[in-house]
Amino acid sequence: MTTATRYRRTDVVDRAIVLLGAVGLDGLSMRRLASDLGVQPSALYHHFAGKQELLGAVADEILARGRRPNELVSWQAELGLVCVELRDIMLEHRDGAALVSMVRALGAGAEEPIRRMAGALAFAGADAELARVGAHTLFHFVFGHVADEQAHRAAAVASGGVAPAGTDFAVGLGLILDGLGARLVS
Amino acid sequence: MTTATRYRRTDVVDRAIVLLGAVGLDGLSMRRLASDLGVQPSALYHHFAGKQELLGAVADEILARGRRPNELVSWQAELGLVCVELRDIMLEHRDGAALVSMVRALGAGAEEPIRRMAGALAFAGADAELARVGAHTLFHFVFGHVADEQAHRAAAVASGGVAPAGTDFAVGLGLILDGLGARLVS
DNA sequence: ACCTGAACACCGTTCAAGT
DNA sequence: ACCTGAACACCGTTCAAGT
Repeated sequence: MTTATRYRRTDVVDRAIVLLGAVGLDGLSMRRLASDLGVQPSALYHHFAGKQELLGAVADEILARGRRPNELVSWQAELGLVCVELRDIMLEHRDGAALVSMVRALGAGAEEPIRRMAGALAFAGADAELARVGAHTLFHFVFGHVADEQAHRAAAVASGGVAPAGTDFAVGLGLILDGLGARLVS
Repeated sequence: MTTATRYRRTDVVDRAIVLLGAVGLDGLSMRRLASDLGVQPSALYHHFAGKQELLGAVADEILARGRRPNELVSWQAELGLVCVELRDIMLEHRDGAALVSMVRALGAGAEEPIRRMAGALAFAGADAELARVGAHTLFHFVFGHVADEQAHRAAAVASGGVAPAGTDFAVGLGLILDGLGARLVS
């Protein structure tokens, strides 16, 4: 045929993120992405073993883009900052939280933000178990909450209503941080 | 053709739950379910507006089956019991937590267990906001945790390894209950 | 009320072959 | 290394029509 457009793995991931914003998680199919790139569907399988691996790479890239330099303050502020940052990244991407939740439910991905939170907890004096459990608990809270938020927002848009305010996030976050605090002083 | 097998909505949901156990969430398609029932795919659309509504009904039915009578004890024990009960139901159904998470991420369902937890918190003296936020926080923890657990279990089965123990669930649960406790005494 | 039959517009994935 | 072309085995959903 005409020109043989050639891509690398990261090009495909970048384009997938743009496409996600345009058509949502439902519309993000291998065939749609391929035709968006001007390429045959089978070409994608040179870069990824399957759709699951592609979605995992997209989720990890979205999460990595949100990295900000850490200020050295209290561990509560540090952890709170990481969680708020994660929430903000998800809210910036259509179906962002649903994507990450789906990828995790399928068995992989999103290890990096969990490691960051576990690291902050270990630095604050938590033992290995508390650091691990605390990081996972915070992660589940953040992504569960934001997935709900985005779903309700989408439903509100569809029905013409308004979405509730986001103060619940701060309250739930404080709840978990307090529980962690009670264990860190002992 | 031959006999005209006729079903009601609940028959279809029941059969879908059995099929879920046999083929997993990936394999649970409208066409597969229809052929399992000995019926044309289009017949399902008489009972449900679409696949999303069918999955929502399946999730709610699974959650409803786990109801147990409540003992009157402390609110910590009461809430802990509800959460452990929810975890047990999910672990009994293949891809149970992934199903509920997916249904919620798509915007509906699973309201009943959240109402139960909010009710227990209100009974313990929480105001409306704390009851709502606390119930959601517990819900996100339970389903996020169990979704991870089932995914890792499936991965371990596939690779021949062993899954880690389930003590993290109790630790994370205690964390959140402690955070709630700090707000209930004030 | 519940189902059939047939169609429409898609999917994910594989594989031999090309450059 | 990266892509084409063509195929296989499926999807969800709609709609007129039957009983």
